[in-house]
Amino acid sequence: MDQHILTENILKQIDLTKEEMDLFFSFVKIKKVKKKQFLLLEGDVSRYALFVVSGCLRSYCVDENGYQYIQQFAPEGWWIGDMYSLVTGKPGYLAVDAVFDSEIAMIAKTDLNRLYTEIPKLNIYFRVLAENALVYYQSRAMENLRLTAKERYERFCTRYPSLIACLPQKQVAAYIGVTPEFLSKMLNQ
Amino acid sequence: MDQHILTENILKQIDLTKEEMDLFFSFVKIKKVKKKQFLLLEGDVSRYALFVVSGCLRSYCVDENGYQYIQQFAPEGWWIGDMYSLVTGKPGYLAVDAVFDSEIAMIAKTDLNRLYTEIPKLNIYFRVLAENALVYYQSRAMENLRLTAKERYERFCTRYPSLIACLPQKQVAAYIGVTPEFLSKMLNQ
DNA sequence: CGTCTATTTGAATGTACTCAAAAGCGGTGG
DNA sequence: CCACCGCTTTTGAGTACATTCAAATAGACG
Repeated sequence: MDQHILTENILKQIDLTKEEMDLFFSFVKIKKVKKKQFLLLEGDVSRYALFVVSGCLRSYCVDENGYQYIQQFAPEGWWIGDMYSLVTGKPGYLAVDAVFDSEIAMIAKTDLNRLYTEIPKLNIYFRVLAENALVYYQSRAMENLRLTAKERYERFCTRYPSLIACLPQKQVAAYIGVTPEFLSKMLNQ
Repeated sequence: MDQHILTENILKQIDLTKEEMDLFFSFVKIKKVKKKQFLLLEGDVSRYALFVVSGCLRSYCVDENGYQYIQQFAPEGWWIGDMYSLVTGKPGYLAVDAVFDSEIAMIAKTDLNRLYTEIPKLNIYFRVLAENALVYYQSRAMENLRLTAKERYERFCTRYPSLIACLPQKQVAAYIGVTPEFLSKMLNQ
């Protein structure tokens, strides 16, 4: 149960005392999942925020033709979840599963709400996380309009150099929003 | 200088005492801008968060061919700015200008940072704002990949019924990411 | 009234998708 | 260890959605 990667991540933004950190971790559950195992199903209410200790998760939605659109890959050190469902308490549109065997730290939304009052500094931590994520998705929303498939592929490669090496092409296609057939053609000129 | 719309907006998320509210507003500057007047230029460092008291602002970027891509319309009651530049302190890629004559409440990033320590509850307010915005841009990033131009147009109409009535078509095109010519053809079947 | 910008329309083009089929590859069980 | 099954990748032909470029028309504003 090595939690230091999450500890580190928190301490990068805020200072917590030993007691506060212990309190926080008393609500954190560790879970190991195998490749392809689900942590959230489409249509379910999301009750947990998920932090990847090792391995990699992904969140994605599926359209009426069965095509997957991957919203996020979460390698080691990233948070992931269905923010819409987590914020609103309504059933979400995303599924979350494991890309590889992974170890996850999870914290329940209800516990987190309690922790916000006991450790107000956590508001800073999650505010900064949300702001950084916001910057990323704002630019991705624009890029998905103005860049060609090839340019989106190149950005993916520079942004996730370690992922590009070990992901099946199909999943890269689902992230940049093209069909697997088209990505294949593109890569062979 | 009617600030009650911002007061209301804040009180929807957190309780502030009269003193805290006064302190907050002591750092708020009010500014009136004419249609087309700029509040931020592409390449500048963004030093202010902007709240629209009346009227409407927009943020957008421009590609190498001169095409505009509008990231956000901010009618009355919305915050707007270049989050990337605001967070990182680096020169941004967005311009912000007024769609109509508008009245803006602005707060400097440096003042806001000071306020975070004096009124920690503000972290909750801006955390919640960032989370809600994140939910929106995450879904927009996905929609920009999986929806056709027509579907994106329809979403725009349902999301901004009041804007669709008074915006030039060209700006709607720049928001949904199509050429003005194509939007025109689409609307005339 | 004249100028500048927005909208419309048309023809030609390009980017990416659909459908279909074949080839490659990895894991699993016999 | 090999054969088979299922999934991923490749390839091709035809198609659809959206762009580019050009030119004409309409509207807004001083």
